Amino acid sequence: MGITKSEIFSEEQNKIASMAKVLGHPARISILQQLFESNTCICGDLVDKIGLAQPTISQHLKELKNAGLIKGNVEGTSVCYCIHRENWVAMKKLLISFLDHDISTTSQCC
Amino acid sequence: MGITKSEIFSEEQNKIASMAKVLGHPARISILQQLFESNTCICGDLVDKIGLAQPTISQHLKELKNAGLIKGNVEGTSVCYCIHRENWVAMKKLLISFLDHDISTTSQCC
DNA sequence: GCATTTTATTGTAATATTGCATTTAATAAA
DNA sequence: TTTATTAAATGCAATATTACAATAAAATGC
Repeated sequence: MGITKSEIFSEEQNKIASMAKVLGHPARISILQQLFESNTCICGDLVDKIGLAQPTISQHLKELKNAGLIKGNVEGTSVCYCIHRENWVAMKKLLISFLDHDISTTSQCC
Repeated sequence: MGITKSEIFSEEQNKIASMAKVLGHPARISILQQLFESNTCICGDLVDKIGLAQPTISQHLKELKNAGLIKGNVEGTSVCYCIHRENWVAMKKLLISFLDHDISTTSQCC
């Protein structure tokens, strides 16, 4: 029904999935890469650099902010965004701990 | 429009996003964890262990298979699934290379 | 005050996703 | 051959996501 049955999964499983989900769109990957590479924490420049309309970028920024991965700071009429370091590190650890399972010992049936 | 404008992003950005997207559902995280932890490559046992209907699990397995993260092997009437090692390692490297940006040097505006 | 600039919000259309009942297909067991 | 058993495919309803035009909000400059 388009709705996820989160209640039947563990908190960790839901957290991993929700973080991965936020990373599951190229526009958000692109935004994060810009924030990594740019010295100045880009704002509406993102609209120019990425080829999407301003409301669309704004929406993606909101999702990243809701997930806690970025922070926004109002500077005059513009808004400056940057990576939320603590949360980024926490997310990274969570995902890597999942990705880093040792697969050399698991049996292969196929 | 529910449709992603993949053509305006790089191949790498699309690949990272699509891999993250596949991991963006707790049922698929759960399935992968079971495949990691189980010695026997579980099949329909997943339906019992996870509380979702058989067609739903089957659909999630299909997505994981399409993404190349798992392989399926028919054994009699049942199907045995396991991690696709090479692809898993490749996906892991791709995601970690993205996650592992050095954030200590980027300026914080907020 | 008023215009300008920048970003957020709202509303809407199109498409995607999730979940399941039902059906189909394939193999095994009798 | 007939009857389970198991998994995939189909079809559908409900909800979510993506994208943008239009509008509103907030700050600046005049």
